Amino acid sequence: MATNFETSKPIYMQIVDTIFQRIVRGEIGPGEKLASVREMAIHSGVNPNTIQRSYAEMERMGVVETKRGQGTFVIEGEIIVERLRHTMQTEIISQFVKSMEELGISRQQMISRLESFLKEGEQNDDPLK
Amino acid sequence: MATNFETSKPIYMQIVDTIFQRIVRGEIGPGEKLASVREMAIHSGVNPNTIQRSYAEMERMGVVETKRGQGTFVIEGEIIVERLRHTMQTEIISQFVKSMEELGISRQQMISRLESFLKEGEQNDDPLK
Amino acid sequence: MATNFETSKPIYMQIVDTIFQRIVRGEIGPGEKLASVREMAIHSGVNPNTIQRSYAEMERMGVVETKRGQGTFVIEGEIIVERLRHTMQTEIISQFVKSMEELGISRQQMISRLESFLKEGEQNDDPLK
Amino acid sequence: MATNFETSKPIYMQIVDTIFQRIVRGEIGPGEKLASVREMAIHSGVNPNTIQRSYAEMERMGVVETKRGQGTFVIEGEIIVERLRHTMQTEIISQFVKSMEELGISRQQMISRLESFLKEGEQNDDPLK
DNA sequence: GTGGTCTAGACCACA
DNA sequence: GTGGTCTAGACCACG
Repeated sequence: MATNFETSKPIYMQIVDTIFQRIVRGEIGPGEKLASVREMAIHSGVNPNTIQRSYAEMERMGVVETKRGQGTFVIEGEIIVERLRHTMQTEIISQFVKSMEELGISRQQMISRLESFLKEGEQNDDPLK
Repeated sequence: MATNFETSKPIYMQIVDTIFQRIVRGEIGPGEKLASVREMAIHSGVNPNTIQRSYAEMERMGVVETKRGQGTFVIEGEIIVERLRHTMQTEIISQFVKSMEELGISRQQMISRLESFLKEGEQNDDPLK
Repeated sequence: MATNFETSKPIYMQIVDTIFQRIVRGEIGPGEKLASVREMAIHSGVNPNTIQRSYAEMERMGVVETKRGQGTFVIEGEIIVERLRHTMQTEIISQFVKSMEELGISRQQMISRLESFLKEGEQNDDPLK
Repeated sequence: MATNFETSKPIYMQIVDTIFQRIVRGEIGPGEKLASVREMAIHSGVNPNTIQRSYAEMERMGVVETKRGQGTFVIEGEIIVERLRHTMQTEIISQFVKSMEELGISRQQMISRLESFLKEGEQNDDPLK
């Protein structure tokens, strides 16, 4: 179990992010129940109020719904997963492109730099530690 | 003159970023003088304390130096520009790769998704503005 | 038969309502600053966290914006007032109509009953007290 | 300073309201028997204690009476229905007027706004879609 | 001084 | 048990 929170983003949003990632990766399917606020709080080593805030945020975004007295569930329908995936992907990519452009890097260069980075990564992938 | 700050990152760090970008893009060369704190404050529509903090941060990072009574200058030597460019580029790329991996996207897919995104963007690319 | 109980309104939403009323009535104009979280908390006899929640909610609704370190301000532009007025008015009226219908009162009757009520009120309006 | 928040309406009072509505609409006549506490509890999906409290409240208000071993009955006489209708109607109307006044809307405007609202509602009766 | 986040603990209505 | 709200008190980054 890792607790390891970045210091920049609020914890409750980091939790939202990780849950969204799990939905996009298919670890939590549409219609499935999330861990209860209290369970998640213990598991994450975080105050229940913080988890509550994450859940409320996800509900506000229309990704999750709460059934009173029963728990919090991912919205039914595969569409929600596609929507999430697309939204998060686009967010990441456009942020990347914007940042690179601000450094004066052309669009062709972005791709080659990315390819170089990925190739370097392959070499010292696992062998070391 | 118009200043459109994101709400997420601290303003003083956003200012550091934009100045670093200008250095990397060659708009400010090694040895050149930055605008004074007061000028920059007025120009950015931001509190002088905030600019002061940005300058202090850049000095702490070894990118600029303050000469008493003269102002704040980018460190001499082209090496500083290369160092900055490499540092910021690597930071951006590794952040991008990490985020995409968290979505369960393979490294091959990253490149193709990026290419698609750039192609779509070409339509409203440069002709504008 | 539907049971459908309205959840009694949380304090933080009641506070949102009263602030919206003040905006609609013109007591707080576009661009003006709201009382600080702490001031409002003391003034309302409520915990600062609750006020914070009200402010966050209003920002989420796009009625208010926060400038860091400066305070919370009503969005610029008279449009926001018109939008608020229309939204709240419609809410009140439709609630009224719904309640009257639940009593089996026809739409024509609603108007005449309202007129009677207002006429009665005129007689003992101000002279008293 | 005092800030009078509306006491959020308890469920048992909301149940009282719905029963009163049914009496006013003539669905339950004077002298008729109400559902038993247990029936009503199951039917409403509410704790029997809560229903018990609603019945006690209605008895206190002189609208129903309890006959030991027989059940709970609406008081005899058409007058009770008239009394209820008037009380609830006045409550709804004065609440409406109060809310509209809080928005700074004049009494003349209230009527015209209500009429507009009712007219709009007529259109999307059936034809529209 | 400003808003934003977090913890700890409590109570509530609902199932 | 479930989520939702609220209080009390604390710390933070920002201007």
